[in-house]
Amino acid sequence: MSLEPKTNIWIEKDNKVVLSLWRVRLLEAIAETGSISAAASKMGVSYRRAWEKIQECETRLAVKLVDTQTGGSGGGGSSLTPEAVAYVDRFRKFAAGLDEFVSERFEKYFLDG
Amino acid sequence: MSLEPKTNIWIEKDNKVVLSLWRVRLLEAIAETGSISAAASKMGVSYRRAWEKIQECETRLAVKLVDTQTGGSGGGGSSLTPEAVAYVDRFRKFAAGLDEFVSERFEKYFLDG
DNA sequence: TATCGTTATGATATCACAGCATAACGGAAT
DNA sequence: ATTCCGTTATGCTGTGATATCATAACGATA
Repeated sequence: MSLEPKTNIWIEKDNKVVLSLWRVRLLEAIAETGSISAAASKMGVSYRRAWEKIQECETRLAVKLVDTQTGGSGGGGSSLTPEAVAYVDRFRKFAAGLDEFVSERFEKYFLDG
Repeated sequence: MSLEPKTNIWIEKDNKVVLSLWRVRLLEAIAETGSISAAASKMGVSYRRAWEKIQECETRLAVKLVDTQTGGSGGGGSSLTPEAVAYVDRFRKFAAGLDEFVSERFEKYFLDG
């Protein structure tokens, strides 16, 4: 069979996504790699898509999340604003334990009894 | 602000959805109304879409979920198989408490501190 | 001043999905 | 017997979202 439980969690404002697991992972990847470009390839999406999603989050939250710099030695780069770091941190705490919650219940109701 | 937490939960097999909150609600609507057509309009989607989703679930689970009858006094109708009833029941238990879990954590990390 | 990788967008192609249309079915009413 | 009606079942087509491609601007370094 190989059934497996899946779950997702996100936050909306005016019925539009402002933060999600995927978007938070993207922000974390930007923090790690120091560039939107590297973060995008790490996430397996085009730069275009990554950039658009960041714009969406910033517009909808009305908060600047990513500081960007064009040109320079490495061609430029990006980093998270303190506000973004705070959002990522809070979202991670918010989402912590969800997978365990779901897989526990899955075992209980789909594997055992 | 009016930020609000959202969540979803579903079950996959070979990376394809076999059951989800939406699909289970659709099955429940079929059980209540006695027809795919009425269930579809109750769910706010076209009959086409509802029918396709049911086919998907049946194919991927390799289980007949809906007994259908064409023609007759009321034009026909549909009802859930015992297997479908069992799946709906287990999924409901599986998903129970998720909303509370999420909204509780949301309050804790996004509203309070 | 030439180079190079990154940011920032426009333009175009592709694809899942929604909406529309239609055939088959069969109990009930005429 | 025949017409009627609402439902099942499925093909066809338009459309909006998304993915892919292309290109300009930028500026520290060599």
